[in-house]
Amino acid sequence: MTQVAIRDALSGQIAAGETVTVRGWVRTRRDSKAGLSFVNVSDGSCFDPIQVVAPASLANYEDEVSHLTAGCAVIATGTLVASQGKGQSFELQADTVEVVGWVEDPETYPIQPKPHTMEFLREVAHLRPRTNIFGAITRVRHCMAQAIHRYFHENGYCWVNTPIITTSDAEGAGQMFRVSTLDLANLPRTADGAIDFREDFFGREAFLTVSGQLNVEGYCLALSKVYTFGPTFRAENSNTSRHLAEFWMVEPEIAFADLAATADVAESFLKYVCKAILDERGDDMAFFAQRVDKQAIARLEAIVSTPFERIDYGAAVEILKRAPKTFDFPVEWGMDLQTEHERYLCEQHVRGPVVVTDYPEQIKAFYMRMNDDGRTVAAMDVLAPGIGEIIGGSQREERLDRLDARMVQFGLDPADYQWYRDFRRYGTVPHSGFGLGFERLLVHVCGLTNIRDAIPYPRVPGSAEF
RNA sequence: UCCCGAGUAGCUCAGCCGGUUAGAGCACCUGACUGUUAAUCAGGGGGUCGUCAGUUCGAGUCUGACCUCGGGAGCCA
Repeated sequence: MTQVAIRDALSGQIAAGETVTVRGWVRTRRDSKAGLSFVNVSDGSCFDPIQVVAPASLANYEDEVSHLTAGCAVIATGTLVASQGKGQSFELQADTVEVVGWVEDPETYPIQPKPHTMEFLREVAHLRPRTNIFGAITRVRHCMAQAIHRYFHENGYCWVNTPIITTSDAEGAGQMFRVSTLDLANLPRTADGAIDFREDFFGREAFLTVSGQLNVEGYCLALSKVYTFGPTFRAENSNTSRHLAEFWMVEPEIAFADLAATADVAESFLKYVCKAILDERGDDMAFFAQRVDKQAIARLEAIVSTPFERIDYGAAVEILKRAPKTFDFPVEWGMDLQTEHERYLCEQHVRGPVVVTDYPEQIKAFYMRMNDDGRTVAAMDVLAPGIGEIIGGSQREERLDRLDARMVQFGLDPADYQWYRDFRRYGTVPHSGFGLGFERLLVHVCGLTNIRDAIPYPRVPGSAEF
């Protein structure tokens, strides 16, 4: 008797006739008067459950097997055989079915063998991994994460774990969560009545990170090719289907690389990850294409096979101005591109992925490198059909005087960024990188509509349950 | 945060112009059915109509406030 993953039992890796044990949770049970029950059991190792054929001759058939309902935990041992029925290649002819855990009240068990709305499943986020769709999302999410690490590892990048807690309070990427051990009911005060953060845990104000980029630049300027992949926190009060207060971000940073080189990395990176999902999670993607979004697979294939076009912001504005389409927001040089503009560019004009580069300096962050024209910075966005912006990146300003000027222009005090400025004082080199919202990519890979379904336990304003 | 919309059985929903005992499908329970595929068929149990207040002879239905959820906007990844 061998304990096996259902994935292996169904894939043909195990010879028919072998005696095997599977362990998992009941999805459905169908009884036949022929004297047997069909119990579909899932262990999450693949999309499909295995059909356990339980004969009425089992000792516990009357008392237990015939009362199994969705969610019951079972261990089934028997012979793996080619299925007599349609719908599956192999099935398990059970010799024993041990019930490990019953469902207390089948009628009120939230995960029923029927379609549920995503809204309802969010209310039972601790149980939703037991559904087909969240099993699939979870496996694709894992596949994506592994592919990301593999891509960088194979290309000579070092994974750098930048801090979750930061004391840079003005990275310009949004509102931050405070980290403090002060007694809120009894705050220490300075002479002028302000809160005395010298009494706080770190001896100064501290927050949760909104980006690892500034920190990772230091490692980039020593290890040449690095990336971060970890949780990120934004305290913005945004209540949308595209925002989380806690999400995961991927941020590669490359030394001696200009913007064009980073755009090439972004393209090969996305192609690699999307191809890995197609190769490794065909079962789950087939489900998304069938039940969630018909375009799910075609969209991934398009990213893998279509070369990304590159245009600069100025050209994009000209294209949009001449577009035979009226936009809600009129296009003018100097303004940020709206979602409708981005979608037109990649879906109507290019009809494929496009990298837009060199944006007006006033709409981009302080650390982006000023171009020679003095009015644009070396920034890029990767836009994909049906997805919109999936990557934002830039070449970093490596010249100290220019960087200081940008900080002042953005109302930041260079004195607060001494360690960041050091990178430009000691052996500065051109370098660049980009950021990818992990859940946003996952939403679009799976064809989901709400980012709260792309992370196991979503944290959003007013809600951090489970 | 702003603008819309929605809260009725475990889930998804119907419930007309305010009027008798609030319905359906699925799920669950019982039974039937010779290998089923979200099986099928018959029967059964299951409700503080989001909360609070108000209008009315009478409120699931009308009004107000609040709560929760969803869609859109802003901000962004």
